[in-house]
Amino acid sequence: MNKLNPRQSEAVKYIDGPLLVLAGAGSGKTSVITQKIAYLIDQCGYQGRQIAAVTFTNKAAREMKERVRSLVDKQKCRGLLVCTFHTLGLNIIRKELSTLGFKPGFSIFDQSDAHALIKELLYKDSDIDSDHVDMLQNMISKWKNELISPEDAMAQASSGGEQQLAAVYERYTQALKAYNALDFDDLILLPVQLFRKRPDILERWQRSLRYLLVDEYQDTNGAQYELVRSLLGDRKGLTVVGDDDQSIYAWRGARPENISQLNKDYPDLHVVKLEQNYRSTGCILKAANTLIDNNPHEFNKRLWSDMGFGDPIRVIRTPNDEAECERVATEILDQRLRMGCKYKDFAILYRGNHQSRTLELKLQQFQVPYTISGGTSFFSRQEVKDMLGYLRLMVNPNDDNAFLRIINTPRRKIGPTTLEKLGLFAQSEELSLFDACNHPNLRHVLPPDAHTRLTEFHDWMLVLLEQAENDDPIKAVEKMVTESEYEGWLHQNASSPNVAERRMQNVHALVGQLKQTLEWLQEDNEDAGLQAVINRLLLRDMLEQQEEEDDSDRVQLLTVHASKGLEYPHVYIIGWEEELLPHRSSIEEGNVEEERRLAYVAITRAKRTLTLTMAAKRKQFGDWTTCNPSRFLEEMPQEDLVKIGFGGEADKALNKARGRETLASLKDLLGR
DNA sequence: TCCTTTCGTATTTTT
DNA sequence: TACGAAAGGA
Repeated sequence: MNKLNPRQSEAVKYIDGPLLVLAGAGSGKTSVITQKIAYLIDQCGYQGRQIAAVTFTNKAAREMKERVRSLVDKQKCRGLLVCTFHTLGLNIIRKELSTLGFKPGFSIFDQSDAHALIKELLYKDSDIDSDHVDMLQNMISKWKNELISPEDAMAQASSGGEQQLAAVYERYTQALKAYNALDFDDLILLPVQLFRKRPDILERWQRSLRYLLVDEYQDTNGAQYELVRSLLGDRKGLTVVGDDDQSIYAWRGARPENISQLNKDYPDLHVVKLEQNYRSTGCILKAANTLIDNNPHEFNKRLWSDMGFGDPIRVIRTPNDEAECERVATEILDQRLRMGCKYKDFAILYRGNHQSRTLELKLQQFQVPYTISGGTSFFSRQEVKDMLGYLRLMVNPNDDNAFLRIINTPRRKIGPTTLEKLGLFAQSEELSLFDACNHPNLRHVLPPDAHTRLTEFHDWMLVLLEQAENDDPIKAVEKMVTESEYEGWLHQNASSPNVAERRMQNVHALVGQLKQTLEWLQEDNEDAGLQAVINRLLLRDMLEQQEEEDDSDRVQLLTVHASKGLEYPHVYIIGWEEELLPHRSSIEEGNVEEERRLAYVAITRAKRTLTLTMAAKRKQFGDWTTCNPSRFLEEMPQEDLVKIGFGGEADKALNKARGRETLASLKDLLGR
């Protein structure tokens, strides 16, 4: 506690009412949350089980849990909930399952599952163009995030087209229910709906949770806001931490105005600002402050640090995008030697994923080791999805989606015709596809060999299912992997043995994760059935992929969005151009403010040096386009920018210096 | 069932 | 331009 500055400790000790902590970038907000949990337990007589701290990412939750553990006696932590919004929702749903009308084994659909489902719904009776799946999926998600039911959506629809969209939403909801499945948004939505309908249940939860802490509050959406509000009731036990300047997910339904909404909802709200930054040099903070001042603000914040002013910010312009990436690569090589630091001290940030391609090319060319985060995640890999399909079916035989995914993977000679007949039969008998396989009348609608294949599959799965429930679930999973002969199928199908090898490793990694998570949950004395573990995995709650065995001294490549919450000694941000950093579509939508926040987040990742680059020309969709410098460059303090490649003073000085250098080396040569 | 060709589309993606 | 998805052909 004595390590905290006065503002921080005020935030920790204030418990007389709802508290909003406006925590600027790098101001030690995680410390505040973890210390506050410790304070509540050690000094205020709260029990661990009465406190919930909610974050957005599993990573943040894990880090927080870790730090609380180092602060508070293990016994006292018991029942302490430090988790993501979605895990909190899942916990509530699990305990109120029967009231919600779900059967015990339910599945969680991820985005691609939901996507496939919507696509199918459109395909079946498509008045709507099927390439609008993405748009519709977005829409459904937004509806759910704003607590708009299918009926509401229907009522709000002002045109025939909108009515059709609402109708799909309706059918999507029904389909999920039929599969006994939930999507990510449901994990928040259903608890909220339940609490609205059943005050008695809400009261029970309110009694058990007495203090709530919410991280990254600017990223909450309508449903999450409502969940927090209803859990809190009219009590005082709330601390939220957020930074309106770091709201960069509005396009995904986040409502940064939830921060100012707090003032209205809780008149006795107390506000604490954390403005001391422990990360960056004064120069970097000045630039960040000046830039973000161009946005309107409800709460004014001014970051400062006592780490010295530091180096000026360099802005480099190159003739084209290739040269830009090349320059970054060589700059890093140079800077690394001159400053004697490691590759991993560098990060290169960019607005769009596509920008990483040229970058990778150049880094390879100059032999700069790098890692790129983002791209296809572990969970979107085919083999992982397949395995999760099996696992989902093991805990929820009603999950038709999972059934369809894996019924013919590996090949079991069960094709579309068979499945169609099975589907019709299942529909008429009101059974899941899996249960339909076992129905005595099924053989009347199918040719004998198709029928045998289905029953064989069904019986095999049933054995596994029972073993998972009554015996050792891990053993059942391992048995499933070997008996499905998935590995053989991978080798048969893969373009090269290496690919198959790698995929199989992912399968083993998944099973390993399963094991680990199971042990973890058992340690924490939580419900440790296969179902619980798989749900965790479906919520992406697993340890990072093993940290690349080699010490991984590599330059980090990532999008600005992905960089939020991270920090690096030396940061390069590429593509400071109009239409790219304020992105074109954002300009068109008139939402430059969020882009400015994006730039703000990017800048505040840097601890010591910051380099911004842009290209004068860029090869785009086949032909060259001329690029103008980003307006954000002009919005920063010009006196702290060293502009290179703009034909200005700095260039002349540089040329002069370069001239002197060549002259000196010439003399040196001649002298010899 | 797999491979080829063609077509359309290019912002960000915590769970 | 370059990639992924979808459709068409062997």
